[in-house]
Amino acid sequence: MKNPPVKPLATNVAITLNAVIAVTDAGQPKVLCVRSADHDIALPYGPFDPERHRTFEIGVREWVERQTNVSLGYVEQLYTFGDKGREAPAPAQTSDNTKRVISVGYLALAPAPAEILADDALWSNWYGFFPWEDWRAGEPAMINTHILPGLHAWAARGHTKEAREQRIARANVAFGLDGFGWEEERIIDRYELMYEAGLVVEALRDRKSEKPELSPQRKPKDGQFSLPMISDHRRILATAISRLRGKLKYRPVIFEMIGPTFTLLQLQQTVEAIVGFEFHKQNFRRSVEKSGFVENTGKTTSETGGRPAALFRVDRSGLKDRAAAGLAIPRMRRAEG
Amino acid sequence: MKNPPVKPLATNVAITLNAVIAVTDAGQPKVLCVRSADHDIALPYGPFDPERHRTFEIGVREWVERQTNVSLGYVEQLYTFGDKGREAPAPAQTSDNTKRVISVGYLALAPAPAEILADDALWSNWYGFFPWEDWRAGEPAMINTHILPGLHAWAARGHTKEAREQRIARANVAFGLDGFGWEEERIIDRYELMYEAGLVVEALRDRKSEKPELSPQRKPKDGQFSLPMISDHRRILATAISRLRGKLKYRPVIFEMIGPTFTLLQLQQTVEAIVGFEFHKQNFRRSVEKSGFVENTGKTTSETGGRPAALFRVDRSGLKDRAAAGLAIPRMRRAEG
DNA sequence: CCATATATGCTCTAAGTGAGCATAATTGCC
DNA sequence: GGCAATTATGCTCACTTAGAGCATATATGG
Repeated sequence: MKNPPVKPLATNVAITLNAVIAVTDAGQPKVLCVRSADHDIALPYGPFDPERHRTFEIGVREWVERQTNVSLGYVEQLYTFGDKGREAPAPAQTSDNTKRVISVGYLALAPAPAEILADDALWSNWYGFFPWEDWRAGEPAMINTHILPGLHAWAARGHTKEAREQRIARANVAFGLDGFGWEEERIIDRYELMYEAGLVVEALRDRKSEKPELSPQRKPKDGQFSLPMISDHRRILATAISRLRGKLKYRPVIFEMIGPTFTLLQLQQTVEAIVGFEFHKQNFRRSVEKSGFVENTGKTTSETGGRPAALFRVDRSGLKDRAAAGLAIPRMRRAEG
Repeated sequence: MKNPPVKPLATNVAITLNAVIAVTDAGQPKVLCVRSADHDIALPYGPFDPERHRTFEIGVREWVERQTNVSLGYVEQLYTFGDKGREAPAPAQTSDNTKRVISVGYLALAPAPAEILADDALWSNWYGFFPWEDWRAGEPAMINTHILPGLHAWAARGHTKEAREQRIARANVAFGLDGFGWEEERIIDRYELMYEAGLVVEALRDRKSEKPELSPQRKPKDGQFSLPMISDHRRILATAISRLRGKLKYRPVIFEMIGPTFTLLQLQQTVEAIVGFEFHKQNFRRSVEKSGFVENTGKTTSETGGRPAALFRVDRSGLKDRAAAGLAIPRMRRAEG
């Protein structure tokens, strides 16, 4: 290998920063969204200005604070998206001189939805974009009525027997069927699978320019039951939720999303809102109290109805920067049947 | 928020792709390295050409295969690095017109070190760059002789009592002291901490242009015991190892790094090479056999010395795309004393 | 045949997890 | 005031996992 000097290749590239700003509010997980000119929904995004920002993270904080009045606490980089053909609603055969857009996604967490100044920004329940991900009230019906039939139809369209079996296997893993368990952080896999199978509108939109021969009856009707976003923003959101759901298990980031004092049920419901299913109350209490992350303030609140609940706060004594583990999140079990 | 159209900002940006190509060889973890013009060590890297490559991953595969003859199997994106001041050995006050370099890091895994065509590329044991990360033969002495004293000196230089305590706390978490356990995937935290504390030569190099007032006696002597890399490549490598060490726990990626058949001890030693410590043999066997990832071929090998060992292979039956979990990796326990 | 080395089987104990029963302390309503 | 409804909290039991170590098996090289 002739050591390749980084040739100052004439890069036709623009870097965009995308932020998924997540909070929980009244037991619902929400993300900050903005409306585009066409009233389509988008994640907040802005250009990265290499002249002004020493790091991406500084750039993200700067424009989010300037544009939305939301001050970011916890921030982490998610992923860098640069696939041609997925970045925009590209009108068919646009001039190829357009800049290639590379977007660096960031995840930010906050304890409560901040007051937003701008009038075209709003906090949206993220399950509006992924209704099949919320199992808190039981298995979402649409999985059996829409998604699985759609995936099976897609599998049947495979050209070889092997391809068809492979597709079925992927669906089983992603949706926790046939002996596999439902893994909440596979939300991105499920989304990508649905994209490939043409079950989300973005898929059709992105393909239009390339494969206009897609038959019309395959047109996904998911507008009926889930909200899309512009460009690849729903994909970025799925990546963010996936990361967050996974991270809860090994880092105590949940405390970035809850106020200074809370009851154990509030903490549990915050976690449940994120992971998308409910769990056994007493066992959750047991694991939280044992974890050492919280301490009882000695105060109680009756706001919850029923017997007053003890108020807890994050225990920053000694553990301070512990950051050593997350809360125990059980595996989801499907209801009997 | 006035929905910000992505203004085609005059981006002075070049995108570089970096690859950490990891294999295990004779019980040692190795990465593919190249030598720069100055004979410094670097990770393989190349420019991303937006005209030619639809995705980053395609770009990575393409130039790695072209330049090194190594064909990549498993590939995943790591992180995107864009901090000004860490990207290059920047001569003091270079003209600010230079392009900002953004590098997208990739991790690739292969089962064995491929024959390399280029003569300035080589497979290096990654612990040459991070000797404090290899505990297979016990705790590396340098931790107590060099690193901890250096971190404590750095902590003592904190300006406020709180800052000093915070630094101590960070060191304790990162290096598993004072009640915290050693967590192998914190390799990136340890490296970043050492960077901040000026214990790796890159730190000094990067600061030179900005803070030439750094007193000479603080100059890290780590050249004595660990190898640096150009630019921020050691940081990228640390990120890669961190990701890999963590990923082993929840995805069966280890089988990307081992041949078609293997004994259970070989499998164990492959894992140990990566995570950097040894574990209980019988328990490892038990968990692997129970995992369902492997099946006995019925054959044995005597190449291991002693009683012949059963040869196993990856079990792709049924589980096929399982990808559902990783191998059980125990926590490291420090020796008594 | 013995010493040595690796492979493999098995047991014991401690800790963790999933479920469910039982009791406690409020509020709202009669 | 007493009762029903509701949420909080304590505790037990069964079962699974994980950490350690003992014991036995099957090679190789004198």
